[in-house]
Amino acid sequence: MSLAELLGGDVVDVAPRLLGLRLEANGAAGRVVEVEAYGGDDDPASHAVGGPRVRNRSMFGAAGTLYVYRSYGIHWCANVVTGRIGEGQAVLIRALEPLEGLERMRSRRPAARRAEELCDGPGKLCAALAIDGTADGSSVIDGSGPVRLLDDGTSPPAAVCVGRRVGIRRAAERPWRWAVPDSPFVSRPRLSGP
DNA sequence: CGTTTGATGCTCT
DNA sequence: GAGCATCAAACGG
Repeated sequence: MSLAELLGGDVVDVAPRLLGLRLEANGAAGRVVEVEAYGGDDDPASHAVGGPRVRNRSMFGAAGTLYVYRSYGIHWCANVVTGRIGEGQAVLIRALEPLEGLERMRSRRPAARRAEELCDGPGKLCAALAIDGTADGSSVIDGSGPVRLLDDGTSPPAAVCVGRRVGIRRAAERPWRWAVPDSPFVSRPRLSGP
């Protein structure tokens, strides 16, 4: 199954299957170890609530579109759109295991003291990979944009941890956060168990 | 270790 | 004017 086909599915099914994929941007790369689903099943926590607007319009684009938004006025967060055009679904990439361009990441993230801290959060990984609002709306699957999502042949994680999404108030009980078990590169609070 | 708090910009009320 | 899909520095134990 191609990546484009996979991303066309429902966000809650797709999100955990993005674990293990490779994300590249601006001379650095990492393995996806933590994700969250937004916009599935009338999700009240999603930015897609209320339909397309100026900020969230790329969330309603085709599967594989990148949705980048500013968080708390300071950070950037990156999502990969799933489902059908107009549905408003996306997977928030929350953490990466750094693979390449470690020195570049370190210079972009001076506060990180250890490799485990370079990409262990949605704002942190965007800083480490230099992903900002200029990448919003580009494709991560057709090679035309600065950010690329690839299956590099690494076998997917044998198991996956599930838990509640981070930092939201509405629909906080939905178990729509997934992570690679025991990965030291996952953000806090850590997930454990199935 | 843990918890708390200020920064900062944009959208919506 | 409130509320964020966050982060890091500044504390206290």
